[in-house]
Amino acid sequence: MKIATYNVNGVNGRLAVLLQWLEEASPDIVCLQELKAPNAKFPAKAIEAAGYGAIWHGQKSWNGVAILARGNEPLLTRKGLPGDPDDTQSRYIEAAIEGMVIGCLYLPNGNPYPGPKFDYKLAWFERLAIYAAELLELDVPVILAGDYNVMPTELDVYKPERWIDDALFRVEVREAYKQLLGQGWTDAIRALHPSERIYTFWDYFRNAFGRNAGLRLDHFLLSPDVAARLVKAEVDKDVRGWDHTSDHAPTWIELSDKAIKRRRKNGR
DNA sequence: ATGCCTGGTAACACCAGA
Repeated sequence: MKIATYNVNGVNGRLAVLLQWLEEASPDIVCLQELKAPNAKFPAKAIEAAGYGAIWHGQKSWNGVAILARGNEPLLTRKGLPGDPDDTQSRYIEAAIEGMVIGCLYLPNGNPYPGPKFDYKLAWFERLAIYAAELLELDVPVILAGDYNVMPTELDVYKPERWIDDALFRVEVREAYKQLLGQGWTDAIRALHPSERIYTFWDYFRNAFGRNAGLRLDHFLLSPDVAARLVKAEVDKDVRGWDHTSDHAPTWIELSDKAIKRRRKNGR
């Protein structure tokens, strides 16, 4: 089973790119972020014609998340992250698919630092951590995939010293990510590529893609039983080089049907 | 220290992204 996350940066503006990639990569499940479209303008028919069932949580102009499933209808389990009823930004959607809980998230950017946007980012991260801990306690297979807007370590930034005071790399945000992992989640890309420089985003500015001046922002967090099934984790970097493409590249994992290795702790 | 580029919304420019 192949599961992908992709910040499309406008689902209608990039629809041709999205459909081309769906056809070539043929993922079973896709988490999309930055739809930049209200619910009524989600391109459900085109996505259905491509063979995917979908659920979405849109918003005018900004944000927006969706989950697609090939030949399947995602069963909606949640729209919006708990913990703040006044939060109107569409940044979280969740579905049950094939016995798994799939959480699709778009964590706030947080720039400029310092300021209210950075505070909102940290608060959102805290709400995510509280909810993620609840999901782990359910003891069902869970994947939290999406654009986390954080480079977890210096290995995830082309030039770390330039990003020290940026909201994507501030120590508070890296610490929040580290603490989240500490609950028992596995960062899929890093688990299979422990020392490789892997990026999922390249700025439109300054020929960033041509220079490979990238950032690793899109992550898969796997609950222990999903981590035991992880066989591959990659980035479709070539898609970033297409015309009218997103500034993020699709990132994906492949899971085996059954566990392929023991759990690190308390393995059965 | 800043803009670079891009889409969305609106409208002869701004915001937000990262």
